[in-house]
Amino acid sequence: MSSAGGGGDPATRRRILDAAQQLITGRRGAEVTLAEVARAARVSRQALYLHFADRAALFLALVRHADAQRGLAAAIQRVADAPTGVAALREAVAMQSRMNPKIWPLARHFESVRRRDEAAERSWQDRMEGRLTGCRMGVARLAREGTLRRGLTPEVAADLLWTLTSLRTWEDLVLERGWSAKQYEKRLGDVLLMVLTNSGMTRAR
Amino acid sequence: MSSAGGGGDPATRRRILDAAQQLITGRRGAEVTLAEVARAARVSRQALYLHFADRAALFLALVRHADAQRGLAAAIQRVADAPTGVAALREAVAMQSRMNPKIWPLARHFESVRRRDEAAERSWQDRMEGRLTGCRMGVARLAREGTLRRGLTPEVAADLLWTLTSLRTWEDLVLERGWSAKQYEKRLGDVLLMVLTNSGMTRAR
DNA sequence: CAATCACTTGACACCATGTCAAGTGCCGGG
DNA sequence: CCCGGCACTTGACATGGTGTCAAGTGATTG
Repeated sequence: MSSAGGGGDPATRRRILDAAQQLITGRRGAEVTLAEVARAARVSRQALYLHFADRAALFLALVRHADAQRGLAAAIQRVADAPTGVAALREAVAMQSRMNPKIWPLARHFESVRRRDEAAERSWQDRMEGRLTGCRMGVARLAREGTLRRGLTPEVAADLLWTLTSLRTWEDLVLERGWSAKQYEKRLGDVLLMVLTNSGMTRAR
Repeated sequence: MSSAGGGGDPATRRRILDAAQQLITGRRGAEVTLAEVARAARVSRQALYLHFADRAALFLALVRHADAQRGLAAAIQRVADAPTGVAALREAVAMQSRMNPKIWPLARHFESVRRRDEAAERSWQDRMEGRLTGCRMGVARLAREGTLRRGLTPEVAADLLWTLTSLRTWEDLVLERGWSAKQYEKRLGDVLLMVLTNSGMTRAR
């Protein structure tokens, strides 16, 4: 029951999302209770339920909010606008490097929810499908330009690209292994070229 | 307070761990409550606290239990015994392919706990350090045998090997993208050779 | 002026974790 | 034989987070 989550003042809604984002970001993925979110947004705990059906819905909205705020669409456009497929690869890695630090805490939180919540799981799958589609387009472009490595089917190449540029890989290398953003961009870009293209290492940068 | 977790009959302890493992495995990483574990082990909920200090301690013991049961040490030995560094890479990938399906549900569960629990976090770091050490040894072997790719420092190579053979990468490719065990072994093995060694398989151009 | 909207206050039920106290049944040593 | 201790059970309870409900308040608007 209860309002599905449509009601409430949009400004308050944004205030809640901003507060939640800042709160979560400030804690590197640790737990955040709804009471804390409410307090941070200077709103009663019950007000959250005027805007979001439940906890999962709030964090779901949060991811979209962050995406929009960070200009995800524009960044993707920039990748698509790269002069060549190979340049697009480099640009895609750079995009991950820029966006992931902000998205990561939210995603972390999301992970713990998606097993319990149907809507969260679906939204997660959507996001994954979206990135995978982008990867397929990138691979198709390489194929069109004749730079896709021989013996690599587009489907496998897309899967590899998808995995190698995933948030998790970024997390492993940057957060766990301490690579700097620059190192991540350079080294992972090199790996991508080696794995996906037959041009090998074009002495870039 | 309370018993630190040493007390109780070892047989019962094993029964609890087995029940918990089966329960978790049967649900692809979804939630499991302690009451359910107790019921599955045909033991009172309170009995769990005779054997484990708390929830985190139980799941921690569970990972070790599964490792021992699956013969992790033996599998690692087999990798070390491979005739060449390149063969060791292939063997390591095969090991992941065999072990990960069993370990994954537990690891998944662990992930959700380690942010809240100091002991769990430490144990997790231990595990990671262990795997990283193994990767460093593998890379050192490649270097000794002169097959480590030129322009790749051992440290970076170890990080890449560590990430590419991680449970998460396996999860992405096998569970999410639907690669079969055979495909995972072949394709990821190929990628490893391409990225880490200069022998490469397809120097095609 | 009345109605409505957005939000607050202060309950409440539910459920999982973790604790406590008082048992029960069994087994070995005196 | 019986006593003490061990492993475990039963049933209660505190705590803390989520989600719900009902009765407000205060500002805006028709």
